[in-house]
Amino acid sequence: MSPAELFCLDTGRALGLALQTFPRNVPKPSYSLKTATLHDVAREAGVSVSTVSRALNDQPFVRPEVRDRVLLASEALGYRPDVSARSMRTGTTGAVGLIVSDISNPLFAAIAKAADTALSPRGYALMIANSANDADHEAELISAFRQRRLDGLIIAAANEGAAGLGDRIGSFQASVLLDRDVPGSRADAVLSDHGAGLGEAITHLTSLGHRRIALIAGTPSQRGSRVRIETFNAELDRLRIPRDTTLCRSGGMTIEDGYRAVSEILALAEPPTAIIAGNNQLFAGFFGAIRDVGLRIPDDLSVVACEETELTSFHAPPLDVVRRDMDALGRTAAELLLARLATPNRRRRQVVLPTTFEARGSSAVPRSRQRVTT
Amino acid sequence: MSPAELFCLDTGRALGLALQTFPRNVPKPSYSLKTATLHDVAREAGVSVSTVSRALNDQPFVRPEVRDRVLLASEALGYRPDVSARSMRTGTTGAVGLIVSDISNPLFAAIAKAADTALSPRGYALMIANSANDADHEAELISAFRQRRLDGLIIAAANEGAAGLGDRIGSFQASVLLDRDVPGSRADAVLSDHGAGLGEAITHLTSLGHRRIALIAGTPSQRGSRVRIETFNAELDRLRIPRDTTLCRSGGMTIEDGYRAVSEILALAEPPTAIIAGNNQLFAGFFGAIRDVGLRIPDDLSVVACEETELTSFHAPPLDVVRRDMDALGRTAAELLLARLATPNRRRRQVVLPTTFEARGSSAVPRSRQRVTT
DNA sequence: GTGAAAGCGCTAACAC
DNA sequence: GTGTTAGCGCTTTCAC
Repeated sequence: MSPAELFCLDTGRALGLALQTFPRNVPKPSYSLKTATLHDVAREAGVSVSTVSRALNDQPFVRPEVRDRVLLASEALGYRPDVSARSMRTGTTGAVGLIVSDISNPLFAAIAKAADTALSPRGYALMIANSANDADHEAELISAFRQRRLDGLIIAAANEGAAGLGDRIGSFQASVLLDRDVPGSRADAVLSDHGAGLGEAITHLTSLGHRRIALIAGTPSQRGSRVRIETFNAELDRLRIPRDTTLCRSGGMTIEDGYRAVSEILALAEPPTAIIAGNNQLFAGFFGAIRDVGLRIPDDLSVVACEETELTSFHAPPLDVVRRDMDALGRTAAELLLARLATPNRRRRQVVLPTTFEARGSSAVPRSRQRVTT
Repeated sequence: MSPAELFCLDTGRALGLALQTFPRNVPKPSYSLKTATLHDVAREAGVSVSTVSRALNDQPFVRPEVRDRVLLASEALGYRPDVSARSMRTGTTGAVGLIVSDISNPLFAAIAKAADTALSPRGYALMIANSANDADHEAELISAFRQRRLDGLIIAAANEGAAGLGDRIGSFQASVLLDRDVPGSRADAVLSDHGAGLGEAITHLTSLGHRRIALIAGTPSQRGSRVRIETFNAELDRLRIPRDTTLCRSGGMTIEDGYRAVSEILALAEPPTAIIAGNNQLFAGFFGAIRDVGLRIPDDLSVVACEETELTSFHAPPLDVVRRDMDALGRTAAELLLARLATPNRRRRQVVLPTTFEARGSSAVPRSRQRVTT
């Protein structure tokens, strides 16, 4: 065992015990990986390094003839500028961070794809991290990204109200909030107009005769859930439907949370005739729960899902959904970021993207109502 | 317009026309983002920078008392080492690249998540890029990752036979092939044993009486598709079922490719009684196609999907699938990578992960057979 | 044990 | 227009 390892154990800071922001005790890379440097190109072209730098960076004041010679030499040597070295000089890394709760959630994966599609042709690379909706862990991730001097951050923050979040987000040259509203933050944001689609959904359900509608919302510390809860209550008030707090659930965002909430609600003395699932995870939980109980859609229970997924679109019948364009969300986030990087002092922008409700057969006239009308 | 921009247009190399490997003409970051440096910590602790470096990197030969003072000072100043600077010295970035065709494909998203889960606690960050299954674009992406001096590469290469691919992959300190077999490459690999699950599936179908089974495979330039085609043919031979080349389709990997292939196959004079979809994208295409034609599963057509997704597991009836653990795939890839980084000269490893067939109700005795037996 | 100093590869003053 | 040079922040000899 090497002295370094010994020491590591001595101080009790074994690898893997805590989040590392940079790997340690890793062998240096072999020298076979070396590539040509600016110096090499300069020698090859018979000019100085600064001329090479200027020529390669499309700066003025280089004779076209010299430029061509440099380009040729660079080509011949397969020169690729070292990003680390450049970063150290310019303070710019050409990398953008993306923090979401879970990249394997197809919604976030779609956003990541769209953002990358917009960023990649502009020379930016995407660094992705998963917060697991844990605000503390997220803070570490942001810090690690800061340490990597990432040019920008796109983040669907776990907890909008986390202490110091605004500052952490603001510590980047550019940052974009993904459907989040962080008090005190001056960051650009892409927001979804959750209220619009959800309002339509509630109108649809009530027009079918539903009076007991449940909402399975996620954590109110994220804008989507919060807006849904607010809209839900406001719409019920507007429609003069008495609120039943047991029918409006908020809490976690996981499949398990959805399963539990739905199970509890279905066990009520007077269960709802329609359920709105606040996101795709909660919907998956809902789906598992009603399957276990043996309820059919829409015969036994009407349902509206927020977020379109394979599940909602391919279900038979296809499910009523409040949908939004995740692709547009990711693309817009990337565009806001690029615009901010290009013009650091431009005024703050918050882009609101629409949501729409689509009725496709997963909600029907409730049983109770059928009896009354028959 | 600035001179730089003018020049850029002059040379016809406008931004966005070609893949950039690094952004240009971007304003330097504001100085408000500055953080404490090693020097600052040294001054605060009243020692030299080298001592600080040693103390912070858990190196021996630092008096415990001094070490504590350094740690305290570092803490007080909120010191975070600059990754770029460190990279320049060590040649190590603590970042790993992941190249897949499309991160929004839930299979790849799951792999990315699993890899990140394994890498992140070790201090490695994940950089993700999408190749769109375009080998040329992929080559550019690899090159861009090289330029960023990423420590390692995990790649589901678009075309196993692409010229120079092995060298490109080998240009990293560590690289892992994701279910790919690149001739001439000495890279570690995680492979799935596609043949096992598919063999079971074919046995299952034939035991039900199917004789005309179709396989919608993807591109033979990727191991998964290739092995499926080989297994398919071998199994039919073994079972003494005459091969019909029109029933074994290979080509693209997209939903559209799946749709087209299935549509063509169903239009045959003697269509198959069972179809095996080679991956989740092809399955989605299959699904759209049979929906448009109005066929029901399994009454009109038996189906086996390769890869488990929301669609296959929540379908009614749940679909027969050849499944594999994408989580294990991503995790294993990350572990192979870490092991290689830790021990550059360790012998090459190729880990084969199992696939299993699960019959769940989407295949039944074919119509023709029913008539015969009745 | 600790400090001084040399670079890693690059960009940007600053001279010429 | 082009070359020289001073660092960016860090790790690592090499003295002491």
